[in-house]
Amino acid sequence: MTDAPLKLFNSLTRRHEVFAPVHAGEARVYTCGPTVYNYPHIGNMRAYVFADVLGRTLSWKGYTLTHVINITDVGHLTDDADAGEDKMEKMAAEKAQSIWDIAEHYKQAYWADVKALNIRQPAQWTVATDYVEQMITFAKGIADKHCYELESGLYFDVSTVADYGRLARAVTEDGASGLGARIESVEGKRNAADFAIWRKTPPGETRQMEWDSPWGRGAPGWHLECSVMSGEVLGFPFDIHTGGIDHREIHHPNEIAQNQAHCCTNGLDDPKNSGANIWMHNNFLVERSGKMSKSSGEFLRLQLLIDKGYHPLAYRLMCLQAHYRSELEFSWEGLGAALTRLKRMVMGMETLMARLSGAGRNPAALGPGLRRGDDWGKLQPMLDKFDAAIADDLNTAVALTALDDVLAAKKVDAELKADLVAAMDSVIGLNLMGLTRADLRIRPKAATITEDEITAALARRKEVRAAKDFAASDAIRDELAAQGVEVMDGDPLGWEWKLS
RNA sequence: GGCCCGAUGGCGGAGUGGUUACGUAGAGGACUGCAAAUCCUCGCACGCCGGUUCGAUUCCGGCUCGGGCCUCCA
Repeated sequence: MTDAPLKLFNSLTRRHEVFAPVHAGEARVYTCGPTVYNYPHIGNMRAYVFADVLGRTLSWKGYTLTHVINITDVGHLTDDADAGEDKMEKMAAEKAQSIWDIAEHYKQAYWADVKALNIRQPAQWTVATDYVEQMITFAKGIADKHCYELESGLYFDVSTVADYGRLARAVTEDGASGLGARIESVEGKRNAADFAIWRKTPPGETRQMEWDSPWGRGAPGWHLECSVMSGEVLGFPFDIHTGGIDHREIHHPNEIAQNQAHCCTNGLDDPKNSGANIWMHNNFLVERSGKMSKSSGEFLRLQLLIDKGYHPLAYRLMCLQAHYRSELEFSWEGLGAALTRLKRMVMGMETLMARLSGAGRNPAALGPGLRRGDDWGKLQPMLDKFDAAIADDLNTAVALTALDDVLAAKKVDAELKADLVAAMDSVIGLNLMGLTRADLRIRPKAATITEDEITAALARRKEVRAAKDFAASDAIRDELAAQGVEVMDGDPLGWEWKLS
């Protein structure tokens, strides 16, 4: 029934693997989080929707989940050659604020998006600046065998670990790693792909964020942060490491190299140990113009979608209609399609809940616990379909059709239906038990008319309609339409914002 | 230059060696004073050329086109 084995695509092996936890009954997951130097765009958020569905699926499958998402507040370099200006420092300078204020502001903005998208809170948010001591300890542990010091900092020698870059599949014809081939080489680097473990503050400069270390005053390298935080909180090896597909090429190979060095140095594990058994990567949200980019200045924020009148969960649904490993094309038309679908789903659920209340049942008492009854025979195939889909590398697109099947099922006990929808939604996360269609009616920022004015206009229209003065009635309706309000007489909701 | 993906109806997007999900848009019907909303019904697609096969959208090869990565990036 809900016993389809959970298969996940492992980027490391490029195959589907049946999930086998390191610790029986548990699932430990680490997700590469944002660098909080700017607002997240909706493409960024796709990664967390994906990680959220993964976590919800592990819970659905009965595993006790420990999910960690990191917040990188140290910042990274802004340009090539490992020697540029720090992103966070740069933004602080532009906004004339303390770098710590910047980090806090954008962290809160990110968390607001997380909440709006109904992404569950992880067991822990790890903040990079809280782990600098541990990073230094980690670096000390691998420094002798795997690192070397240059003017600009401590570097990791990628030739000291086995199979460097295997995650990226970037080996060139002559057998060498193709990674880093285009990096403008830092003087003294042994391999093109060598990367900074510790970045020294250039002589004569002072950064707002810097710490003392055996390699001078400076800041930890980005890759180091994730190795340390994941290992520190979840322990090596843990089950699943997730991130955007871009990380598959550089960040995660480097993390793996550090993890191997760390585990080997401490004699804890095999040199092949990657830190995590399964590495999963979500593909990008793209626009016709290509990948969403922050550097181009203007980018799509979740708040922009809301300002235009789209409920944020419509974006979540849009993401879930596609597979996480496929590129997803963003368009306003597509978002509108998702919003319409969400409205219909919510309405179906609202109708169902109303029926339960009418029968003297308490909808609030309904949980994910499934019941059995005479109608179960009709619903069970839908549950089977749902479970098989979600267990098949998180095929949310097909799982959603099973959810739709349940909502559309005829002549089936309402309570049973509601329970099943709730159970499925515990994975899908559209908050179908709580949302109403009125919640989805978000006032576009550009709207000039107020809700009170709409109410007044509708009341006037009701009067003239009662008097069968349809000319006056239609005039009011046209006026409202001109202001983006669509009147719906035969619908309990009454009216809706018409999104262009 | 190197590495790697993708090409499915108007749009988005699953999946499959043989009847091509689903959503949305569109068409028809019910309902409505007329609409809208809702409900019912219905069209509409597997880039090109070869190969394997009884049979390919699905497997293999080539081609064309598009995209990503090799620099921070979800």
